[in-house]
Amino acid sequence: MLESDFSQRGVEDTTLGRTREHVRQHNLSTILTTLHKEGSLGRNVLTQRTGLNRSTISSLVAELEALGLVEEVASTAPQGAGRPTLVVSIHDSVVAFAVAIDIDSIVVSLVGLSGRVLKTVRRRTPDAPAARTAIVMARNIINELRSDLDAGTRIVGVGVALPGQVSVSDGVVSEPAFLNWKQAPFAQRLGEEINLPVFVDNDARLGLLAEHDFGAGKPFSNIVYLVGHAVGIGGGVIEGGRPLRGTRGFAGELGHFRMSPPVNMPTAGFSGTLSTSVQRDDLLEALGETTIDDKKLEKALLASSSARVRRVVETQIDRLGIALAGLINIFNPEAVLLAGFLGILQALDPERLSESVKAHVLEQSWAQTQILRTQPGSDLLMIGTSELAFAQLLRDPGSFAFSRGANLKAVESE
Amino acid sequence: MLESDFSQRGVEDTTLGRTREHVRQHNLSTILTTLHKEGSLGRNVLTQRTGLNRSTISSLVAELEALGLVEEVASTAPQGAGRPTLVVSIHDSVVAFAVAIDIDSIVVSLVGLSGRVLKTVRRRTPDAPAARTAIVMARNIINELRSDLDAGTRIVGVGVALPGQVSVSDGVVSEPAFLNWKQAPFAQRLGEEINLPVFVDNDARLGLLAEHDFGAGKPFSNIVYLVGHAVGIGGGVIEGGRPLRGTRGFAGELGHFRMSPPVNMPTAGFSGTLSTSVQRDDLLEALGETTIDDKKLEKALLASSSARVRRVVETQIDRLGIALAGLINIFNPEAVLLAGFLGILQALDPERLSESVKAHVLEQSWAQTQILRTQPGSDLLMIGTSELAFAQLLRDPGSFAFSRGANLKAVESE
DNA sequence: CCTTTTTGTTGTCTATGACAACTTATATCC
DNA sequence: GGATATAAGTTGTCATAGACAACAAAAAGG
Repeated sequence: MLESDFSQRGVEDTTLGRTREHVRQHNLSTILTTLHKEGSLGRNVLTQRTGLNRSTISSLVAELEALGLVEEVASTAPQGAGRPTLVVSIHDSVVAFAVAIDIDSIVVSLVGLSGRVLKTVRRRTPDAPAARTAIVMARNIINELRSDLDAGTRIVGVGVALPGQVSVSDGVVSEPAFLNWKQAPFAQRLGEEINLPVFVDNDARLGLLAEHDFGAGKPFSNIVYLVGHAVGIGGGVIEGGRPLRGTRGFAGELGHFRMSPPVNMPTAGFSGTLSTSVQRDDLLEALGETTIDDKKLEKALLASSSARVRRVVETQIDRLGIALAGLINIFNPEAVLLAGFLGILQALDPERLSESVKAHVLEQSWAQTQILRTQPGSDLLMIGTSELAFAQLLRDPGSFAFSRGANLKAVESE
Repeated sequence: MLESDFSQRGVEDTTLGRTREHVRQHNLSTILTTLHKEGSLGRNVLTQRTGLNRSTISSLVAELEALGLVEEVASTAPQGAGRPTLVVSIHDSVVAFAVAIDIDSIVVSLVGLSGRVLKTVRRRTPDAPAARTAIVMARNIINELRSDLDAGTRIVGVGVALPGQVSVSDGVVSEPAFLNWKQAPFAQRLGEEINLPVFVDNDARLGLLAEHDFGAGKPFSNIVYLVGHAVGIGGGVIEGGRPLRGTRGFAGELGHFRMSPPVNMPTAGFSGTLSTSVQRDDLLEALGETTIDDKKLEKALLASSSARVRRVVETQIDRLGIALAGLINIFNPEAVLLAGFLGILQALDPERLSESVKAHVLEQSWAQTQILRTQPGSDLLMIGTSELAFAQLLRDPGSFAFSRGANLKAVESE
């Protein structure tokens, strides 16, 4: 099953006329989405938030309850005088699978509609997996998790986070940065294997999506996001509350942001793109390490007193600042979010990064921009990936067709 | 009168609940906007376009007619068998003023709700005008035009296009590229003078908006736009059908796009940006000219057989290509629109420009991108500017309060 | 235990788009 | 030129979703 209706949040065909049913759909969607993003809320909060009448909320919540999407429980914490409000919570009997494929591992999470990660399976791969290998491994893990599910559990689908360029319209992986796949119709193949709707997107965009909905980016609607991987740098942009996509979904690949002219122009210093100018491996090399994770890398950098390490760090911070300045000039964001080893760089010397940006940015564009680091080591990428699969349900809760949890066609046929 | 509710097309607070009246508002808005963008349409076309029932269209059109916004006329051209359809047209008794302030002139147009430019007054200024001068001149021209209006004419407001950074939230001009104004509260001042709502925005963004709605950009919803001025290069981006704005409205200033690494020497202005790398003056210099308009410049470039001119043109095309490649990597647009002298460069040698882009772009991002030139010498900037003032009316036709055409408070007090 | 306060429920009302039957107006065919 | 076919506008009825108001319920506080 390949789904072509991807998570185009906020993209509505405004030329269309709206009917009464659209109102209902919109309001159901609003309530479910609000609960999804903010957790359990009292009915009173929902009335305030939506501006709808109490009776309307009552009717809408009842409908969502009938759909088996939410449940109402008596509030535990007392809230002062008056009749206590009922708290509306999202059922985690509705789930999605999130698959993240990385250079050395495949991770599959089971994520509930509440946005909680219920289970995670990480399986290492000997090398960067070929497309076929990745599909088979993902299928196997999903089927294992699937067979453990309660009978009543309903699955909305599978979201997949891939590094590199992913064509969102047809789920074809065009140029995966680390995996060396070429035009792999990943979504379709995996969909056929597991008989579930599969949605594919760029991992950086999904990470950003999760940061925007649940993480450090929550307060902002204009964000520039950069994530430093073991190899390469991914990026994404939120503009006006919506992710930048471009025609085929290739927009916002900020790792390719050019920092020096490719040819024929006077270079002064370094050359290449952000990905080639700021590399995690250079930090490892300066430290004399080969392979360590971000947590250890940060510790090592903090502990090190080597002049060489300091020089490398400073160079990278300066370069990062120049790139950020260019991006801030273009996007005028409220916040810049740095993840992965770029977050470490920022944490090591926020002042220096700030100064480097300041030296190369348009004053006005920069005036209200904050540079923030994301919370390291969180589940947010998996949550963002599951959002891909939840999107349709959240957009139109009334008419969504689930896949059955127990019906393990793929397992049976193995 | 300063208006803080600017043209945030497509930005809806989706967390809000919708009621029945919103449906009506949406549908009225849809019909009026469709007519505004596409001109007179038959009622049958409206039904197809909106998907609404004939009877509903009837009711909606009747309401718009009662509001004095549209009129129905019998179709002139016969359309085959069957009862002829009534054509719905927009009244041009609803108007806006569009003001464009340039380095050597101030232009004010009277634009009808149909999107037609009804009158234009261009007044040269001895030098780049100071903010006060510009306000006084704009006020005077507006008042002249205003006193000529029919009694029944209703004015929605004034849109102003300014070069450089404009803070859309409060109408303060932060860093006007050519005018050397500093933090001028332009919108407020002009609003006080003429007692009309005033909306200010960056001229490049408004040019792009018009290209998107009425010009070469109509078929696309992801556009990168660059306009070459006499001095400097402006830019804008349409992403997912909406203009890029950023936090304060400074996003999309692509003229500052960096093409070579910043030298640590503090030069006056930025070195190595698109604006400084591709300059109209260099073309003039090579031609041995001093001041000519774009039309003559194009002729002269086409006629010239000088090797020096060719070299300059080729260099500029190559550099433009590099910049475009960088922007295409970031935005993955459907189309790149080039206006002003950049359009001339493209027309001179589309192949070369294409090759230059191709050499530096990510293959996948570029695969479906077209490079187009805008129609030179059109009224589109003024139309785009008027859109600023029309936006509110188009968004909620039912509850819009007009300013009276005849009530010339400002004129009387002179 | 009664009052106060807040919240949920129920029944009625209104507005809006859908639908279907009817009317109108033109083109075409004989 | 009149009958017929075709397309489009009009009108009245219907269904539905949210607003509103009155009422009931469930605590907290005296």
